[in-house]
Amino acid sequence: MEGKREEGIRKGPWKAEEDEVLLNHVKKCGPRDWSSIRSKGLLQRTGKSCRLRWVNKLRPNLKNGCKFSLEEERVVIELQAQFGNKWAKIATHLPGRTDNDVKNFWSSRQKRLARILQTSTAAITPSKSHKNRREISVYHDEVPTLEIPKFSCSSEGESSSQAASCSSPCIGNSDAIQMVPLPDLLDSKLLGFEANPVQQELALPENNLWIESQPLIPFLENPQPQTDLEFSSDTQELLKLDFDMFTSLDAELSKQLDVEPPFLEPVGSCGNVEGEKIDNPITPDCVFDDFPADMFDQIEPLPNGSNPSDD
DNA sequence: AATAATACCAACCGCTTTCTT
DNA sequence: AAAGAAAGCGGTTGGTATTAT
Repeated sequence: MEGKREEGIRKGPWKAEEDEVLLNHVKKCGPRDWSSIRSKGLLQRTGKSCRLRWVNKLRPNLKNGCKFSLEEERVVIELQAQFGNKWAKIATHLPGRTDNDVKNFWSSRQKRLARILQTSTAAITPSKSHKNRREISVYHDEVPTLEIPKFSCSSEGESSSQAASCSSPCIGNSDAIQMVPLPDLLDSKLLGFEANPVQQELALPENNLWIESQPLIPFLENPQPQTDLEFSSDTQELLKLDFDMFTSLDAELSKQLDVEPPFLEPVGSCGNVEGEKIDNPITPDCVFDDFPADMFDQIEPLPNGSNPSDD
């Protein structure tokens, strides 16, 4: 399989001797001229590979083999919401962490959360009664594609990540409503899902009539089931972290945008039924209670040019 | 104890951006 | 200004370790 055209190029795990050579090179020349390492015959590695090795493993002051602290996790969540998947940028705020570290951390976290949601939603039998529902069985195979209304702020043409950080979904200001797939919102505010190709396809049908084409997640179709969801304490901890971030970001955005009610009431407002106060602390599943069941009745098609997934 | 599932990590690949000539 | 090289970045893959069944 190894192409012969790249003869002499070593790949795979680095040996200690190679590291030593690389370190010596950096001592002499500094962290640059990576290509010269090979051209001088010091190592049979590409400059690219050398640079990566240095950046990710050999650089001084790296926190190798050290798990992300809670504080680091918070920073990542916040900055990811702010910048999107700009791992290098995020990593600059985390001393001793590389973009690869952040990326890997985020990726595992996404998987973990996706699995949690998946198992949770899989346990829920979707109602067949919703008029807009399509028979698409993505629930059990993919991260659920939940939509919530997204209320854009004044600026247009933002990237998805920017839009996410900019949008404060304040119910009541309905003039700029557009739909955003669950992953988009969760990505920036709660869970960090990146819409995968399948979801993107589902989320952005050709005619942009989102609601006609998107599967609705069971939460919206069946108001009860979340009471059946059970999260382990670890999971609760994990989700609470996101949720705290969500609420604090929301508060901050409300402040910045000078809008009144936060999207998420802190406590006791999870139930949408009027007069029904649930005296529960915030739980991840109560997020979904905040989506009115009839919100889909107000959906408008997106204008053709606006693709929220655009970079 | 064996196996499967999951988490974590290191490295590669392809694309984009920046620098140099 | 243009072209090529180098560096940077994000996505993906594959291997190993750990945990659950």
